Amino acid sequence: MGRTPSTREIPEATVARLPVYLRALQEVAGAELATISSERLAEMAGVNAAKVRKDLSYFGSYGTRGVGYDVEYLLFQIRRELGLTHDWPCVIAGLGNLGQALANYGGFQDRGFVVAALIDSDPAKVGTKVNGVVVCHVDDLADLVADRAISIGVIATPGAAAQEVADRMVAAGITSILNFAPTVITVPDEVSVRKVDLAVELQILSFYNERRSGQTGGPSGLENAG
Amino acid sequence: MGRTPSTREIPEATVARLPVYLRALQEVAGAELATISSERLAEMAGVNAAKVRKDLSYFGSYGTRGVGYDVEYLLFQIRRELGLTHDWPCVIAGLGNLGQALANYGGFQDRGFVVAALIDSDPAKVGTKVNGVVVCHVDDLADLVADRAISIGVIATPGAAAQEVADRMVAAGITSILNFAPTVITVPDEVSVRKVDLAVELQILSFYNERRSGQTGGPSGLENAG
DNA sequence: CCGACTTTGTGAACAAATGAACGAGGCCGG
DNA sequence: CCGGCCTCGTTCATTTGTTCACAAAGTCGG
Repeated sequence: MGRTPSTREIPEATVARLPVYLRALQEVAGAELATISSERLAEMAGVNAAKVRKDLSYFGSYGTRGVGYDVEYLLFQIRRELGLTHDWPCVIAGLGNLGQALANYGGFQDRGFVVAALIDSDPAKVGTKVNGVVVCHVDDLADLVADRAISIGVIATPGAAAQEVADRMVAAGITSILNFAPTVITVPDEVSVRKVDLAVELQILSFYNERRSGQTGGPSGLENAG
Repeated sequence: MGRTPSTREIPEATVARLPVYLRALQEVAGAELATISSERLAEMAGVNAAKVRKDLSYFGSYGTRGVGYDVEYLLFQIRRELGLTHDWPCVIAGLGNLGQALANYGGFQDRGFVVAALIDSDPAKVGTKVNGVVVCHVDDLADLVADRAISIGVIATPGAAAQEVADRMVAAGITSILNFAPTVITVPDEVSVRKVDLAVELQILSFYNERRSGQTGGPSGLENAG
Protein backbone atom coordinates (compact mmCIF):
# COMPACT_ATOMS: atom_id res chain seq x y z
CA MET A 1 0.00 0.00 0.00
CA GLY A 2 1.28 3.44 -0.83
CA ARG A 3 1.85 5.99 1.89
CA THR A 4 -0.22 8.56 0.07
CA PRO A 5 -3.83 9.35 0.92
CA SER A 6 -4.65 8.45 -2.66
CA THR A 7 -5.40 4.82 -2.06
CA ARG A 8 -9.09 5.67 -2.04
CA GLU A 9 -10.74 4.49 -5.21
CA ILE A 10 -10.82 7.25 -7.80
CA PRO A 11 -13.71 7.11 -10.29
CA GLU A 12 -12.79 6.44 -13.87
CA ALA A 13 -14.51 9.58 -15.04
CA THR A 14 -12.39 11.61 -12.68
CA VAL A 15 -9.17 10.00 -13.83
CA ALA A 16 -10.03 10.89 -17.39
CA ARG A 17 -10.36 14.53 -16.43
CA LEU A 18 -7.15 14.87 -14.48
CA PRO A 19 -5.02 15.29 -17.58
CA VAL A 20 -7.27 18.07 -18.72
CA TYR A 21 -6.88 19.90 -15.43
CA LEU A 22 -3.17 19.31 -15.66
CA ARG A 23 -3.00 20.99 -19.00
CA ALA A 24 -5.05 23.94 -17.86
CA LEU A 25 -2.85 24.41 -14.82
CA GLN A 26 0.29 24.28 -16.90
CA GLU A 27 -1.14 27.06 -18.96
CA VAL A 28 -1.62 29.42 -16.03
CA ALA A 29 1.46 28.37 -14.07
CA GLY A 30 3.78 31.28 -13.51
CA ALA A 31 1.93 33.68 -15.74
CA GLU A 32 -1.02 34.45 -13.52
CA LEU A 33 -1.70 34.53 -9.85
CA ALA A 34 -0.36 31.73 -7.76
CA THR A 35 -3.82 30.39 -6.99
CA ILE A 36 -6.80 29.42 -9.08
CA SER A 37 -10.45 28.98 -8.20
CA SER A 38 -12.45 25.90 -9.05
CA GLU A 39 -14.64 28.12 -11.16
CA ARG A 40 -11.82 29.36 -13.33
CA LEU A 41 -10.26 25.94 -13.65
CA ALA A 42 -13.61 24.54 -14.60
CA GLU A 43 -14.00 27.09 -17.33
CA MET A 44 -10.60 26.31 -18.76
CA ALA A 45 -11.23 22.60 -18.67
CA GLY A 46 -14.70 22.95 -20.11
CA VAL A 47 -16.50 21.37 -17.19
CA ASN A 48 -18.68 22.23 -14.20
CA ALA A 49 -17.09 23.84 -11.15
CA ALA A 50 -18.66 21.43 -8.68
CA LYS A 51 -17.13 18.61 -10.66
CA VAL A 52 -13.70 20.12 -10.37
CA ARG A 53 -13.99 20.43 -6.62
CA LYS A 54 -15.25 16.92 -6.25
CA ASP A 55 -12.58 15.51 -8.52
CA LEU A 56 -9.82 17.24 -6.63
CA SER A 57 -11.24 16.25 -3.28
CA TYR A 58 -10.71 12.58 -4.10
CA PHE A 59 -7.06 12.81 -3.41
CA GLY A 60 -7.51 15.03 -0.41
CA SER A 61 -5.99 17.95 -2.17
CA TYR A 62 -6.11 21.04 -0.08
CA GLY A 63 -7.51 24.12 -1.59
CA THR A 64 -8.03 27.05 0.72
CA ARG A 65 -11.57 28.20 1.25
CA GLY A 66 -12.07 31.74 0.23
CA VAL A 67 -8.94 31.64 -1.89
CA GLY A 68 -8.69 28.71 -4.26
CA TYR A 69 -6.03 26.16 -5.11
CA ASP A 70 -2.33 26.79 -5.10
CA VAL A 71 -1.38 26.24 -8.71
CA GLU A 72 2.06 24.80 -8.15
CA TYR A 73 0.96 22.50 -5.40
CA LEU A 74 -1.98 21.27 -7.41
CA LEU A 75 0.25 20.67 -10.40
CA PHE A 76 2.50 18.59 -8.25
CA GLN A 77 -0.38 16.62 -6.79
CA ILE A 78 -1.95 15.80 -10.13
CA ARG A 79 1.38 14.87 -11.64
CA ARG A 80 2.07 12.56 -8.77
CA GLU A 81 -1.39 11.08 -8.96
CA LEU A 82 -1.02 10.43 -12.67
CA GLY A 83 2.41 8.95 -12.23
CA LEU A 84 4.06 11.69 -14.23
CA THR A 85 6.91 12.24 -11.84
CA HIS A 86 9.07 10.12 -14.08
CA ASP A 87 9.25 9.47 -17.81
CA TRP A 88 7.49 6.54 -19.42
CA PRO A 89 9.29 4.71 -22.18
CA CYS A 90 6.90 3.67 -24.96
CA VAL A 91 7.10 1.47 -27.99
CA ILE A 92 5.22 2.28 -31.18
CA ALA A 93 4.27 -0.64 -33.38
CA GLY A 94 3.53 -0.04 -37.02
CA LEU A 95 5.19 2.77 -38.92
CA GLY A 96 2.70 3.57 -41.59
CA ASN A 97 1.26 7.02 -41.94
CA LEU A 98 -0.03 7.27 -38.46
CA GLY A 99 2.84 5.51 -36.73
CA GLN A 100 5.36 7.83 -38.30
CA ALA A 101 3.33 10.87 -37.42
CA LEU A 102 3.18 9.67 -33.83
CA ALA A 103 6.89 9.01 -33.74
CA ASN A 104 7.56 12.50 -34.98
CA TYR A 105 4.98 14.17 -32.80
CA GLY A 106 6.58 16.43 -30.25
CA GLY A 107 3.63 16.45 -27.88
CA PHE A 108 4.63 13.04 -26.65
CA GLN A 109 8.13 13.69 -25.49
CA ASP A 110 6.97 16.95 -24.05
CA ARG A 111 4.74 15.28 -21.58
CA GLY A 112 7.01 12.59 -20.32
CA PHE A 113 6.33 9.87 -22.84
CA VAL A 114 9.54 8.88 -24.50
CA VAL A 115 9.53 6.92 -27.73
CA ALA A 116 11.99 4.28 -26.63
CA ALA A 117 11.50 1.86 -29.49
CA LEU A 118 9.83 1.47 -32.86
CA ILE A 119 8.85 -1.81 -34.41
CA ASP A 120 7.44 -2.95 -37.69
CA SER A 121 7.09 -6.25 -39.49
CA ASP A 122 8.16 -4.89 -42.86
CA PRO A 123 11.84 -5.78 -43.48
CA ALA A 124 12.14 -2.75 -45.72
CA LYS A 125 11.43 -0.48 -42.79
CA VAL A 126 13.57 -2.28 -40.25
CA GLY A 127 16.87 -0.47 -39.81
CA THR A 128 15.62 2.90 -40.98
CA LYS A 129 15.35 5.72 -38.50
CA VAL A 130 12.34 7.80 -37.62
CA ASN A 131 12.95 10.90 -35.57
CA GLY A 132 16.29 9.51 -34.53
CA VAL A 133 15.04 6.13 -33.36
CA VAL A 134 15.92 2.94 -35.22
CA VAL A 135 13.07 0.75 -36.38
CA CYS A 136 13.40 -2.82 -35.11
CA HIS A 137 11.71 -5.99 -36.18
CA VAL A 138 8.68 -7.10 -34.24
CA ASP A 139 10.51 -10.27 -33.23
CA ASP A 140 12.81 -8.19 -31.08
CA LEU A 141 9.92 -6.80 -29.11
CA ALA A 142 10.44 -8.88 -25.98
CA ASP A 143 14.10 -7.95 -25.73
CA LEU A 144 13.43 -4.28 -26.30
CA VAL A 145 10.73 -4.16 -23.70
CA ALA A 146 12.92 -5.86 -21.14
CA ASP A 147 16.04 -3.82 -21.92
CA ARG A 148 14.38 -0.47 -21.92
CA ALA A 149 11.81 -1.02 -19.18
CA ILE A 150 8.96 -0.26 -21.51
CA SER A 151 5.48 -0.54 -20.05
CA ILE A 152 3.38 1.31 -22.60
CA GLY A 153 2.72 0.10 -26.13
CA VAL A 154 1.11 2.03 -28.95
CA ILE A 155 -0.48 0.06 -31.75
CA ALA A 156 -0.59 1.90 -35.06
CA THR A 157 -0.72 -1.10 -37.34
CA PRO A 158 -3.46 -2.03 -39.78
CA GLY A 159 -6.44 -3.64 -38.10
CA ALA A 160 -5.54 -7.13 -39.21
CA ALA A 161 -2.25 -7.11 -37.35
CA ALA A 162 -3.44 -5.43 -34.18
CA GLN A 163 -4.43 -8.46 -32.16
CA GLU A 164 -1.21 -10.28 -32.83
CA VAL A 165 0.87 -7.27 -31.90
CA ALA A 166 -1.18 -6.85 -28.76
CA ASP A 167 -0.57 -10.48 -27.82
CA ARG A 168 3.13 -10.05 -28.30
CA MET A 169 3.17 -6.89 -26.27
CA VAL A 170 1.37 -8.56 -23.43
CA ALA A 171 3.70 -11.54 -23.60
CA ALA A 172 6.64 -9.16 -23.47
CA GLY A 173 5.32 -7.68 -20.25
CA ILE A 174 3.66 -4.49 -21.41
CA THR A 175 0.83 -3.44 -19.12
CA SER A 176 -0.79 -0.56 -20.98
CA ILE A 177 -1.81 -0.31 -24.60
CA LEU A 178 -3.05 2.57 -26.67
CA ASN A 179 -4.77 1.16 -29.70
CA PHE A 180 -5.19 3.18 -32.88
CA ALA A 181 -6.05 0.22 -35.04
CA PRO A 182 -9.69 -0.01 -36.08
CA THR A 183 -10.25 -3.27 -34.23
CA VAL A 184 -11.25 -4.35 -30.79
CA ILE A 185 -8.33 -6.14 -29.19
CA THR A 186 -8.61 -8.61 -26.37
CA VAL A 187 -6.11 -8.66 -23.54
CA PRO A 188 -5.91 -10.12 -20.05
CA ASP A 189 -7.75 -8.24 -17.33
CA GLU A 190 -4.66 -6.82 -15.74
CA VAL A 191 -3.65 -4.99 -18.90
CA SER A 192 -5.20 -1.58 -19.58
CA VAL A 193 -6.31 -0.71 -23.07
CA ARG A 194 -7.52 2.54 -24.48
CA LYS A 195 -8.73 2.85 -28.01
CA VAL A 196 -8.65 5.82 -30.32
CA ASP A 197 -10.50 5.42 -33.55
CA LEU A 198 -10.69 8.33 -35.93
CA ALA A 199 -13.42 6.88 -38.08
CA VAL A 200 -15.57 6.19 -35.04
CA GLU A 201 -15.30 9.78 -33.92
CA LEU A 202 -16.30 11.04 -37.32
CA GLN A 203 -19.22 8.68 -37.46
CA ILE A 204 -20.47 9.92 -34.14
CA LEU A 205 -20.30 13.46 -35.43
CA SER A 206 -22.09 12.32 -38.53
CA PHE A 207 -24.95 11.01 -36.41
CA TYR A 208 -25.62 14.32 -34.75
CA ASN A 209 -25.09 16.18 -37.96
CA GLU A 210 -27.68 14.10 -39.70
CA ARG A 211 -30.10 14.56 -36.84
CA ARG A 212 -29.69 18.27 -37.07
CA SER A 213 -30.46 18.50 -40.74
CA GLY A 214 -33.24 15.95 -40.49
CA GLN A 215 -35.27 17.57 -37.74
CA THR A 216 -35.92 21.13 -38.82
CA GLY A 217 -35.74 23.43 -35.85
CA GLY A 218 -34.47 20.92 -33.32
CA PRO A 219 -30.84 21.81 -32.82
CA SER A 220 -28.62 20.75 -29.92
CA GLY A 221 -25.95 18.18 -30.22
CA LEU A 222 -23.33 17.12 -27.76
CA GLU A 223 -20.69 19.02 -25.89
CA ASN A 224 -17.05 18.21 -25.66
CA ALA A 225 -17.44 14.50 -25.26
CA GLY A 226 -14.03 13.20 -24.54
CA MET B 1 -40.14 15.16 -37.98
CA GLY B 2 -38.63 12.25 -39.84
CA ARG B 3 -40.77 9.37 -40.94
CA THR B 4 -38.50 6.86 -39.30
CA PRO B 5 -39.17 5.31 -35.91
CA SER B 6 -35.81 6.71 -34.87
CA THR B 7 -37.09 9.99 -33.56
CA ARG B 8 -36.97 8.52 -30.09
CA GLU B 9 -34.08 9.96 -28.15
CA ILE B 10 -31.05 7.72 -28.48
CA PRO B 11 -28.65 7.78 -25.51
CA GLU B 12 -25.25 9.22 -26.16
CA ALA B 13 -23.54 6.09 -24.95
CA THR B 14 -25.46 4.07 -27.48
CA VAL B 15 -24.57 6.39 -30.33
CA ALA B 16 -20.92 6.01 -29.44
CA ARG B 17 -21.22 2.25 -29.79
CA LEU B 18 -23.02 2.17 -33.10
CA PRO B 19 -19.85 2.68 -35.14
CA VAL B 20 -18.28 -0.24 -33.34
CA TYR B 21 -21.19 -2.50 -34.20
CA LEU B 22 -21.02 -1.22 -37.72
CA ARG B 23 -17.42 -2.25 -38.05
CA ALA B 24 -18.05 -5.67 -36.60
CA LEU B 25 -20.93 -6.24 -38.98
CA GLN B 26 -18.88 -5.17 -41.96
CA GLU B 27 -16.39 -7.79 -40.96
CA VAL B 28 -18.84 -10.66 -41.04
CA ALA B 29 -20.91 -9.40 -43.95
CA GLY B 30 -20.91 -11.88 -46.79
CA ALA B 31 -18.34 -14.17 -45.31
CA GLU B 32 -20.42 -15.84 -42.64
CA LEU B 33 -24.05 -16.65 -42.14
CA ALA B 34 -26.57 -14.04 -43.07
CA THR B 35 -27.61 -13.53 -39.47
CA ILE B 36 -25.77 -12.75 -36.27
CA SER B 37 -26.76 -13.14 -32.64
CA SER B 38 -26.48 -10.40 -30.08
CA GLU B 39 -24.05 -12.60 -28.22
CA ARG B 40 -21.66 -12.89 -31.12
CA LEU B 41 -21.92 -9.26 -32.04
CA ALA B 42 -21.27 -8.35 -28.43
CA GLU B 43 -18.15 -10.43 -28.38
CA MET B 44 -16.83 -8.82 -31.53
CA ALA B 45 -17.58 -5.35 -30.26
CA GLY B 46 -16.15 -6.06 -26.85
CA VAL B 47 -19.34 -5.37 -24.91
CA ASN B 48 -22.14 -7.11 -23.07
CA ALA B 49 -24.86 -8.89 -25.06
CA ALA B 50 -27.72 -7.25 -23.21
CA LYS B 51 -26.25 -3.92 -24.10
CA VAL B 52 -26.22 -4.80 -27.76
CA ARG B 53 -29.86 -5.77 -27.70
CA LYS B 54 -30.89 -2.68 -25.84
CA ASP B 55 -28.86 -0.45 -28.11
CA LEU B 56 -30.37 -1.95 -31.21
CA SER B 57 -33.84 -1.83 -29.79
CA TYR B 58 -33.68 1.95 -29.61
CA PHE B 59 -34.26 2.30 -33.28
CA GLY B 60 -36.83 -0.45 -33.40
CA SER B 61 -34.60 -2.64 -35.44
CA TYR B 62 -36.09 -6.02 -35.88
CA GLY B 63 -34.08 -9.00 -35.00
CA THR B 64 -35.84 -12.32 -35.12
CA ARG B 65 -36.23 -14.18 -31.87
CA GLY B 66 -34.64 -17.54 -31.98
CA VAL B 67 -32.51 -16.48 -34.93
CA GLY B 68 -30.69 -13.22 -34.51
CA TYR B 69 -30.23 -10.13 -36.61
CA ASP B 70 -30.07 -10.07 -40.37
CA VAL B 71 -26.60 -8.77 -41.03
CA GLU B 72 -27.36 -6.85 -44.19
CA TYR B 73 -30.49 -5.29 -42.83
CA LEU B 74 -28.77 -4.30 -39.63
CA LEU B 75 -25.90 -2.81 -41.58
CA PHE B 76 -28.36 -0.76 -43.54
CA GLN B 77 -30.18 0.39 -40.41
CA ILE B 78 -27.07 1.46 -38.58
CA ARG B 79 -25.70 3.22 -41.62
CA ARG B 80 -28.91 5.08 -42.02
CA GLU B 81 -29.05 5.92 -38.36
CA LEU B 82 -25.50 7.26 -38.44
CA GLY B 83 -26.14 9.22 -41.58
CA LEU B 84 -23.66 7.22 -43.59
CA THR B 85 -25.87 6.78 -46.60
CA HIS B 86 -24.00 9.59 -48.25
CA ASP B 87 -20.45 10.90 -48.15
CA TRP B 88 -19.42 13.69 -45.82
CA PRO B 89 -16.99 16.26 -47.15
CA CYS B 90 -14.48 17.32 -44.50
CA VAL B 91 -11.88 20.02 -44.17
CA ILE B 92 -8.64 19.45 -42.32
CA ALA B 93 -7.01 22.48 -40.76
CA GLY B 94 -3.31 22.41 -39.98
CA LEU B 95 -0.93 20.33 -42.03
CA GLY B 96 1.80 19.53 -39.59
CA ASN B 97 2.74 16.00 -38.77
CA LEU B 98 -0.66 14.92 -37.69
CA GLY B 99 -2.63 16.85 -40.29
CA GLN B 100 -0.63 15.32 -43.11
CA ALA B 101 -0.99 11.87 -41.67
CA LEU B 102 -4.73 12.37 -41.48
CA ALA B 103 -4.88 13.68 -45.03
CA ASN B 104 -3.02 10.61 -46.23
CA TYR B 105 -4.93 8.17 -44.07
CA GLY B 106 -7.01 5.81 -46.15
CA GLY B 107 -9.37 4.84 -43.36
CA PHE B 108 -11.18 8.11 -43.79
CA GLN B 109 -12.16 7.94 -47.40
CA ASP B 110 -13.03 4.32 -46.91
CA ARG B 111 -15.78 5.12 -44.54
CA GLY B 112 -17.44 7.91 -46.37
CA PHE B 113 -15.47 10.85 -45.10
CA VAL B 114 -13.96 12.69 -48.02
CA VAL B 115 -11.15 15.12 -47.52
CA ALA B 116 -12.65 17.94 -49.53
CA ALA B 117 -10.28 20.67 -48.50
CA LEU B 118 -7.07 21.35 -46.63
CA ILE B 119 -6.14 24.61 -45.02
CA ASP B 120 -3.13 26.05 -43.29
CA SER B 121 -1.96 29.48 -42.30
CA ASP B 122 1.62 28.96 -43.42
CA PRO B 123 2.12 30.58 -46.86
CA ALA B 124 4.87 28.07 -47.58
CA LYS B 125 2.38 25.25 -47.41
CA VAL B 126 -0.40 26.93 -49.34
CA GLY B 127 -0.45 25.70 -52.91
CA THR B 128 1.27 22.41 -52.21
CA LYS B 129 -0.66 19.18 -52.55
CA VAL B 130 -1.21 16.47 -49.99
CA ASN B 131 -2.67 13.24 -51.21
CA GLY B 132 -3.89 15.03 -54.31
CA VAL B 133 -5.64 17.86 -52.54
CA VAL B 134 -4.38 21.42 -52.76
CA VAL B 135 -3.69 23.24 -49.52
CA CYS B 136 -5.54 26.53 -49.30
CA HIS B 137 -5.11 29.48 -47.03
CA VAL B 138 -7.24 29.67 -43.96
CA ASP B 139 -8.78 32.91 -45.24
CA ASP B 140 -10.49 30.93 -47.96
CA LEU B 141 -12.24 28.73 -45.47
CA ALA B 142 -15.66 30.29 -45.74
CA ASP B 143 -15.70 30.00 -49.52
CA LEU B 144 -14.48 26.43 -49.49
CA VAL B 145 -17.07 25.37 -46.95
CA ALA B 146 -19.85 26.97 -48.93
CA ASP B 147 -18.69 25.70 -52.32
CA ARG B 148 -18.11 22.14 -51.28
CA ALA B 149 -20.93 21.76 -48.78
CA ILE B 150 -18.55 20.91 -45.99
CA SER B 151 -20.08 20.31 -42.60
CA ILE B 152 -17.27 18.57 -40.73
CA GLY B 153 -14.03 20.24 -39.71
CA VAL B 154 -10.95 18.57 -38.34
CA ILE B 155 -8.56 20.67 -36.29
CA ALA B 156 -4.97 19.46 -36.35
CA THR B 157 -3.27 22.73 -35.61
CA PRO B 158 -1.08 23.56 -32.63
CA GLY B 159 -3.06 24.31 -29.51
CA ALA B 160 -2.56 28.04 -29.73
CA ALA B 161 -4.35 28.27 -33.07
CA ALA B 162 -7.19 25.89 -32.32
CA GLN B 163 -9.73 28.30 -30.91
CA GLU B 164 -9.35 30.75 -33.73
CA VAL B 165 -9.68 28.05 -36.35
CA ALA B 166 -12.75 26.73 -34.55
CA ASP B 167 -14.29 30.18 -34.56
CA ARG B 168 -13.69 30.52 -38.26
CA MET B 169 -15.13 27.11 -38.94
CA VAL B 170 -18.26 27.92 -37.01
CA ALA B 171 -18.57 31.24 -38.77
CA ALA B 172 -18.24 29.45 -42.09
CA GLY B 173 -21.16 27.20 -41.20
CA ILE B 174 -19.47 24.02 -40.06
CA THR B 175 -21.59 22.12 -37.57
CA SER B 176 -19.27 19.35 -36.38
CA ILE B 177 -15.68 19.56 -35.24
CA LEU B 178 -13.14 16.90 -34.44
CA ASN B 179 -10.43 18.50 -32.37
CA PHE B 180 -6.95 17.00 -32.16
CA ALA B 181 -5.36 20.09 -30.72
CA PRO B 182 -4.45 19.86 -27.05
CA THR B 183 -6.84 22.59 -26.02
CA VAL B 184 -10.43 22.85 -25.02
CA ILE B 185 -12.29 24.83 -27.63
CA THR B 186 -15.52 26.68 -27.05
CA VAL B 187 -18.27 26.68 -29.63
CA PRO B 188 -21.96 27.53 -29.74
CA ASP B 189 -24.33 24.91 -28.37
CA GLU B 190 -25.60 23.82 -31.74
CA VAL B 191 -22.15 22.75 -32.89
CA SER B 192 -20.90 19.30 -31.93
CA VAL B 193 -17.33 18.86 -30.82
CA ARG B 194 -15.36 15.75 -30.14
CA LYS B 195 -11.86 15.86 -28.82
CA VAL B 196 -9.05 13.39 -29.34
CA ASP B 197 -5.95 14.00 -27.32
CA LEU B 198 -3.09 11.57 -27.52
CA ALA B 199 -1.27 12.86 -24.50
CA VAL B 200 -4.41 12.62 -22.40
CA GLU B 201 -4.86 8.99 -23.34
CA LEU B 202 -1.30 8.19 -22.41
CA GLN B 203 -1.64 9.99 -19.13
CA ILE B 204 -4.70 7.98 -18.25
CA LEU B 205 -2.79 4.80 -18.97
CA SER B 206 0.02 6.13 -16.88
CA PHE B 207 -2.34 6.52 -13.95
CA TYR B 208 -3.39 2.90 -13.94
CA ASN B 209 0.12 1.75 -14.65
CA GLU B 210 1.42 3.61 -11.65
CA ARG B 211 -1.34 2.24 -9.49
CA ARG B 212 -0.45 -1.27 -10.50
CA SER B 213 3.18 -0.97 -9.64
CA GLY B 214 2.46 0.97 -6.48
CA GLN B 215 0.07 -1.47 -4.88
CA THR B 216 1.78 -4.81 -4.82
CA GLY B 217 -0.69 -7.52 -5.58
CA GLY B 218 -3.60 -5.27 -6.47
CA PRO B 219 -3.90 -5.55 -10.24
CA SER B 220 -6.93 -4.66 -12.29
CA GLY B 221 -7.12 -1.62 -14.44
CA LEU B 222 -9.71 -0.64 -16.93
CA GLU B 223 -11.19 -2.38 -19.89
CA ASN B 224 -11.48 -1.04 -23.37
CA ALA B 225 -12.54 2.39 -22.36
CA GLY B 226 -13.54 4.15 -25.51
C1' DC C 1 -49.58 -29.55 -35.25
C1' DC C 2 -46.69 -29.82 -31.13
C1' DG C 3 -43.07 -29.41 -27.93
C1' DA C 4 -38.12 -28.39 -27.36
C1' DC C 5 -34.93 -25.01 -28.07
C1' DT C 6 -33.05 -20.30 -29.28
C1' DT C 7 -32.63 -15.68 -29.01
C1' DT C 8 -34.83 -11.29 -28.88
C1' DG C 9 -36.90 -7.27 -26.43
C1' DT C 10 -37.74 -5.04 -22.18
C1' DG C 11 -38.88 -4.18 -17.15
C1' DA C 12 -36.64 -3.49 -13.07
C1' DA C 13 -32.67 -3.41 -9.93
C1' DC C 14 -28.35 -1.66 -9.51
C1' DA C 15 -24.30 1.36 -10.22
C1' DA C 16 -21.94 5.47 -11.74
C1' DA C 17 -21.80 10.17 -12.70
C1' DT C 18 -23.68 14.71 -12.56
C1' DG C 19 -25.12 19.21 -10.76
C1' DA C 20 -27.37 22.11 -7.34
C1' DA C 21 -27.27 23.62 -2.88
C1' DC C 22 -25.31 24.73 1.32
C1' DG C 23 -22.48 24.54 5.54
C1' DA C 24 -17.74 25.12 7.09
C1' DG C 25 -13.61 27.45 7.07
C1' DG C 26 -10.62 30.83 5.94
C1' DC C 27 -9.33 35.95 4.33
C1' DC C 28 -9.92 41.01 4.87
C1' DG C 29 -11.37 45.73 6.09
C1' DG C 30 -12.52 48.32 9.70
C1' DC D 1 -11.88 41.41 17.46
C1' DC D 2 -15.82 41.17 14.45
C1' DG D 3 -18.81 40.89 10.57
C1' DG D 4 -18.96 40.39 5.62
C1' DC D 5 -17.40 37.99 1.81
C1' DC D 6 -15.43 34.39 -0.83
C1' DT D 7 -14.60 29.63 -2.18
C1' DC D 8 -13.90 24.94 -0.84
C1' DG D 9 -15.70 20.34 0.48
C1' DT D 10 -19.58 17.49 0.85
C1' DT D 11 -24.33 15.92 0.89
C1' DC D 12 -28.31 14.84 -1.73
C1' DA D 13 -31.46 14.30 -5.50
C1' DT D 14 -31.50 13.38 -10.27
C1' DT D 15 -30.04 11.60 -14.46
C1' DT D 16 -27.67 8.43 -17.19
C1' DG D 17 -25.94 4.03 -18.10
C1' DT D 18 -25.35 -1.06 -17.19
C1' DT D 19 -26.71 -5.62 -16.14
C1' DC D 20 -29.81 -9.27 -14.88
C1' DA D 21 -33.52 -12.08 -15.65
C1' DC D 22 -37.47 -13.64 -17.98
C1' DA D 23 -41.65 -13.64 -20.94
C1' DA D 24 -42.65 -13.39 -25.79
C1' DA D 25 -41.91 -14.93 -30.20
C1' DG D 26 -39.93 -17.20 -33.41
C1' DT D 27 -37.53 -21.81 -35.71
C1' DC D 28 -37.11 -26.73 -36.40
C1' DG D 29 -37.60 -31.80 -36.26
C1' DG D 30 -40.76 -35.19 -36.18
